[in-house]
Amino acid sequence: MISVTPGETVLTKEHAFDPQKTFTCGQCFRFQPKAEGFFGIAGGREIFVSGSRNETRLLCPAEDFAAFWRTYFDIDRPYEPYRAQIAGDPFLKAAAEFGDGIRILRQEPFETLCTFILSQCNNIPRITALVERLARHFGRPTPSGYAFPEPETLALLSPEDLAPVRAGYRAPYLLAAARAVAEGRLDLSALSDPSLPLNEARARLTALPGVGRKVADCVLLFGQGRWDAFPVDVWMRRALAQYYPAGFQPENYPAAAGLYQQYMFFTSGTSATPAPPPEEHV
DNA sequence: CGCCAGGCTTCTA
DNA sequence: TAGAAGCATGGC
Repeated sequence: MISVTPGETVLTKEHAFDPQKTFTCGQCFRFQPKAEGFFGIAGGREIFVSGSRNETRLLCPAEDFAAFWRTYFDIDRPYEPYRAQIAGDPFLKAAAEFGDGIRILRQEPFETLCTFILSQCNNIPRITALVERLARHFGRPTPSGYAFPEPETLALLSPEDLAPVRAGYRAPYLLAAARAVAEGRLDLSALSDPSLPLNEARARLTALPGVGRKVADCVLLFGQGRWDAFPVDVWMRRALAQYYPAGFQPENYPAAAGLYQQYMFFTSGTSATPAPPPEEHV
């Protein structure tokens, strides 16, 4: 059920939206814990999300919910059908149980591209700080913060302009991505078209400098709603090596591999399952 | 001080 | 086609 009043929208248990899990599972970087909930900015809009899996409270104008957040939180996609398919896989079943309440966000594609370019060889607190500085320096002000910058804004910057962000060697990658988007050489919105094969969507992203398979899959999953994308980072590689000695085939789950990835990643990152060995040599 | 963090590019065999 | 170094920055 969705009950909407002018300033607040309340979701109930069939939406399975756990703010804590959703905002801390590593898919996004602009929702900060604040007063028993999370404050976030996306699409130039502000929102405060609180409550729990079975009753999630969204503080925002009703028109913003209808026009933006409903899509951003992918509210109308039920998760049960995808969760019901994994009964035969013990690790996945446990991970899905533990990660119940995670919702895969549909973040803005350009912001997602930038944040995951910045994520490489980095850690979450520092990624968060980098993104925050980027917004503060180059984003449009909102009532109590800053929107993520537009590609057209970043495209005009020089590496020196970007110096205060302290993105290190990732700065030129960021500028190249902004220019590709601003100049129309890369149409991010086209990547969410389901008729575009996953490999083709990946190829368009990895054509950018500093964007490889992992970042591309993150952009497609967290920014395009492409659940066929399955990002594999160092943590996922360890978990997969430990629990799937014969290999895990995301292609077997073209409709939900990305959701399963988040369950696995969330689980491996929070030690709900035995800690993976330092590194596997396969 | 040295090592490493949610990768990627480049260079080497 | 696989493996290793180097990459800027900051935390430990």
